[in-house]
Amino acid sequence: MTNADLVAALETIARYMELLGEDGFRVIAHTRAARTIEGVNDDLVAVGKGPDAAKKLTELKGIGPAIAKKLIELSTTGKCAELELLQAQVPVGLIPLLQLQGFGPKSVHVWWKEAGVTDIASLKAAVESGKIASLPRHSQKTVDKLKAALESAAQGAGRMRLGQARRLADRVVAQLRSRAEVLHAEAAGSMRRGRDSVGDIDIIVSSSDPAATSRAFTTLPMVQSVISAGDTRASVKMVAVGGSRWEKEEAADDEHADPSAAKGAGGPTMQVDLRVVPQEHFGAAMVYFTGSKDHNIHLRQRALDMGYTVNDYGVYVEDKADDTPPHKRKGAAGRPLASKTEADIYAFLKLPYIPPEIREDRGEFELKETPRLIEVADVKAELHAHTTASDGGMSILELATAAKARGFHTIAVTDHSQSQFQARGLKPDRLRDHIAAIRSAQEQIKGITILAGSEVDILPDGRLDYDDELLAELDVVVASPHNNLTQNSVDATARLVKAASHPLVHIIGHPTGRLVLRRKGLEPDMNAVIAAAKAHGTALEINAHWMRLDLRDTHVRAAVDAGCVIAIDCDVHAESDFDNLRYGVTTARRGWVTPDVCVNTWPAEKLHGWLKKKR
DNA sequence: GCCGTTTTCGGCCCGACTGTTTTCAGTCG
Repeated sequence: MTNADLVAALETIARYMELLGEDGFRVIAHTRAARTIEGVNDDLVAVGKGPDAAKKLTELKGIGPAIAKKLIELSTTGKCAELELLQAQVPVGLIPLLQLQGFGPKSVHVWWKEAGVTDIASLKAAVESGKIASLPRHSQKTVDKLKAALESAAQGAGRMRLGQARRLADRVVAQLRSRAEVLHAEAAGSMRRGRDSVGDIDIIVSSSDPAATSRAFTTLPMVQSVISAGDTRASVKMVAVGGSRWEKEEAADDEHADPSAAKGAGGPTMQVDLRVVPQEHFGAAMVYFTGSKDHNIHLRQRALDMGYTVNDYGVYVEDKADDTPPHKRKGAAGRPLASKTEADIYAFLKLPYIPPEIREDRGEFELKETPRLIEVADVKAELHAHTTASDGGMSILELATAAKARGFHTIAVTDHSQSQFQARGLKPDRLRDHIAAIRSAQEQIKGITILAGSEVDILPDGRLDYDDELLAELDVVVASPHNNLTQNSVDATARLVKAASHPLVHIIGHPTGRLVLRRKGLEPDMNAVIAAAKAHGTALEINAHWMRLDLRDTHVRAAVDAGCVIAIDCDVHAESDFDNLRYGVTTARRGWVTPDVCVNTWPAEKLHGWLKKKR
C-alpha cells in the first residue's frame, strides 16, 4: 500500500459514484483529495497507521473527516468498506468506458441501465445489434460518434510524453504564425506548464480572420481526423513526429503500438485543440487555458473575494443580478478590467506574474513577487555525457566541441561503469586509459574544461560499481541505478541513501530510473534520500531527457524545500541530446528551482571547487 | 464531501459547443 494506491482508491470511488449518478460534489471532493495526495511526498500510509492520523490527514487541503477515515481504513487494513460496497453494485468493466471521447458518466449510466452494457465488449455488441440506437437521445449521429470513439480507444490514443508533444506543438504554432491573418499563436495547456506527459495540446490564436485560421488548422498536413470545427474553436487528431533513439526502440517492442504508426506514419496520435480569440482577450485566454484546474479555481475564487469574476475573456465586475456572461453585457459592464496580457490579469488581482510551470495551486498564490526561476540560458555546464568509449555516438573531442558551441564552460565525460556490459561499460583498466585520453583531449581544445568522470552503477545493495581508489581518480562521479528497478521501497531507499552518502559521489543520476508512461522505477522514501543528499552535499539529478525527467517535478520541489542542490543533465549520447535541456529546465522550474541551487549554473570556479571538496 | 475576514449551512468555476431538442442535457476544458 503506497500513496499511489490511496490515490487509485479515491479515484475509483469517485468513478463508481459518477456511474451511480450520485451527487457530483461528492465526486469532485474525492477527485480533489486524490489530486492533493499526488502532490504530497510524505508517506501517507505511514501517517494513516500512526498516531493522530485523522488530525494530520485533515490538515491537507481537500481532505476532511470522511475521506480521512477512508484513508486510515485503507492504510491499516488495505481495504475500504465503501469501495467494496460500490464494487458490488457497479460492473468494473464500465470504468474504462468513461474514457470514451465525447461521452461521460450520464451516457455510460444509460447504456448500463437501459441496454445492459457492462464492459467494452457488451457495448460493441449493443452498438451492432442496434440496442444503443433505440435509446432516447441516441440518433444515428450519436451512434456514429460512439463507433469512432471505440475505434480511437482501440488504437490506444492516450497520453504523449512532453518531448513528443512539444515538437508537434512547435510545428503547429510555426505553421499558424506563418499566416498573414494570425496575430499571436502560442501553445498553452499542461504542455506549457511542462507536465511530463500530456493528454492533449491546446493552441491559442488571435486572428483577424478566425474562420480562415480555423480552416487552415483543420487542414494542416499532420491532421489525421477532424473531431469538431467551428470559427472560434476546433479539435483534431494529429500524428506525432518520430525520430529519436527511444522512439525507434519503442516502435519495435511496444505490443500496443498503433499498427499505422509502425508503417512509418509517424508516432502516436494526439488530440490538438485550437481556440481563436480576439486580440484584446489573448492574455485572458492564455491564463485560462494554461493554469491547472486547481490553479484556475483558486484564481477565480480570489477574484470573487475581491468582487470580480474571471473567465477566458478577462476580469469583470461581479454582478450577481445579471446572469449574462460578462463579456456579452452591454456598455461599460461588458468591457474587461484586464484581459490583454497575462501579466495584466495577475496584476489586477494583486498577484505577481506567475510563471506557467508553477500554476498548479501548490503555494504560488502566497508569492509576494515573481520568483527568478532557472532558465535554459543559465546553464553553463553538462555533467553527464557518454562517448564512443561506452554507448555514446561522439568522441571526447567531438563532445567537448559540441558543449563549447553551446556556450558551456565545462563538460564531464561520464561513460558507463563495468556492470553495464550491454552499454560497453568500462572495466577499471579501460577507465584508466580513458582518463588519460580525456587529459590528452583537454590539451587539444581551449575554452572549455573537460572533466574525467564516470556514470557509476549503484548496485542493488547500494554499493558502487568501482572501488573507492579508482573513484578518487575521477573529477566527477555520477552514481545511477540501472537495474533491479522493481525492488521494494525499503531496499530502494537503503540503496539510494547509501549512494547519496558516499563521500566520493557528487551526483545521483536519474534517481528512480522511471521512464515516463512506461516504467514506474524505484519508489524510495524520497524524503530520506533527500535528507541524505543534503547531509552529504550530494546533488540530485534532473535527467533532462523527456523519456526520463527523473527526478520528477514533485521530488524536485521537495529537494529544493529541503535545501538540496540540484543538477540538470542531458545524459548526452548524441549531439541532439543537448536540445533536451529545455525539458530538464522546465521540470526544474516546476520544482521552483532558482539558478543558485543548480550546480550547472555556477561559474566554473565555484563548480570545480564544489567537485574538489569531495576529493 | 469539503469549507469559511460577508457563511458551521449552503454554497461549490464557468462558458462554448454538440446534438437532440423546441428550451436543454451532456461533455469538455
